[in-house]
Amino acid sequence: MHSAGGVTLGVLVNLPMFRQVPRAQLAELVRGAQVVHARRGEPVARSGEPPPGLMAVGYGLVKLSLSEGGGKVLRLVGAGETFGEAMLFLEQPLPVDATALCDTLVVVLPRAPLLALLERDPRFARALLASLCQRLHELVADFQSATAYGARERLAAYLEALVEPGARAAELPAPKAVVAARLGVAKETLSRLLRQFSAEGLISVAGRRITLLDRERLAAARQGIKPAAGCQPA
Amino acid sequence: MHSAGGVTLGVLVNLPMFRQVPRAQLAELVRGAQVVHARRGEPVARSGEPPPGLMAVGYGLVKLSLSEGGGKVLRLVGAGETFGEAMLFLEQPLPVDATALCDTLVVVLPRAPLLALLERDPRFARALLASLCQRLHELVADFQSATAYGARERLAAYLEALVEPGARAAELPAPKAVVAARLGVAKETLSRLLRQFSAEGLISVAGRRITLLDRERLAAARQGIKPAAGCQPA
DNA sequence: CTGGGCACTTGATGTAGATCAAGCAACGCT
DNA sequence: AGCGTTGCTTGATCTACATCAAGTGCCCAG
Repeated sequence: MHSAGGVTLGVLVNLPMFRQVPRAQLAELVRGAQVVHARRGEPVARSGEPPPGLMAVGYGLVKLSLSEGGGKVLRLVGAGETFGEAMLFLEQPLPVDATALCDTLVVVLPRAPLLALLERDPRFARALLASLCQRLHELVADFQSATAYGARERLAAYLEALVEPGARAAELPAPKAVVAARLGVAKETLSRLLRQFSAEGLISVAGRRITLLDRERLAAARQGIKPAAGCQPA
Repeated sequence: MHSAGGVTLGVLVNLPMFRQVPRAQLAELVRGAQVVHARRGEPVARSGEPPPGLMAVGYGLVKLSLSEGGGKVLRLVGAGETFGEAMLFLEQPLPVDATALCDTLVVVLPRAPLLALLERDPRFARALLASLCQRLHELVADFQSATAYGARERLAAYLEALVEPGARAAELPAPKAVVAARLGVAKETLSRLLRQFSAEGLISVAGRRITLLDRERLAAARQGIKPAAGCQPA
């Protein structure tokens, strides 16, 4: 019941990317797949190495961070998500480090069978394309926040997105230091900003649990007019 | 000889993306294509609008910049290059402004026929995938420079990449203010840095013409140890 | 219970680079 | 010629954030 293959298949069928792929083809992929287990803090893949393939997270949480660049976190990859798509087509070494933030299971799908599937199934191709575009778009958005807004605005936006609309509270997905790196600020700065938001009555903080007290004003803080680089008045 | 269709076809056949696509299919694309001409400073596509399709630059130069975010330039797209690939699969409005930096001709390929081609030709799918990956990788690299290094290092890297290995000099592709935005610094900062490099004998500047005087030391400047955010000594 | 590591906070200080403010040169216009 | 624009430079100032340096509370191992 719990053969390694069974686990792998279980992970794959939950990926939107493979939704439309016939079972038989999936079985083919499973054959070549590799299951990797990493404990908290252990590397899943290291920047500079040759890319192992497409990675799908079964459970746990993986941090994708720039090795240089002060460990800036590009993305946190949770269960049911994938990373490393870009590496299927680029010969270059990985540009990021992938580290497990807690006990994590990752399925590694090598290139060859995926490329073959790509030839055969245009729907898979479309799904992959869509996924890549999504990634690209997110990165551009990140770039936007990073350059257009200050730390305060970025945090406000992050918190607003973090707690589901309709909910009042949510947990940070990772230790504050990691969240700080995700936001592109020093952990001290994050600490101070959270405190500030608390003091202003926008949120309340208890450990990793954040409760929104005033969504209205938080949204306002997200907007905060911050004249950034080259802000030429049109 | 110079029908609009002929021009379009001429542009398309030069794109690596369509290299492997049979002539008949290309003709199909040409039918739906639209040719857009923009003078210097005119917008080719504006952020927030619905994406018009895949854009291919016939001649000229297009600036892709973040509308908010102080006009940070993400990419300069020259003749024979494309942009807007991501918009084929995302329903969202454009995240960037596209502006002509000089007299520019752009071919706009609407979504529908491209998606159809995608179904039919897996090689085109691969080419598109590869192009997207390339973009993604470039963005990550940009992110890296932006967070890991200071303005000085970024400029040094830019200049090194600008002049072909083997050549001694090159022209900036755009006015200095635009280059500054590309590097993510204020134009004043760029000016000062160029002056500084000149003073140090690394380069010489004459208008837009840059001559490398000492590649060795320029490479050193690119490395410049710059302890950035969260630079935890391993 | 005790000591040593996290994860986080808090304060003081430093700095890269943005912003503000002139000013200059070259290049079309009319 | 006269004049506005555009592109670039240079200097003075300001500030958001990083960095450095101590703490504090807490959990786990001995």
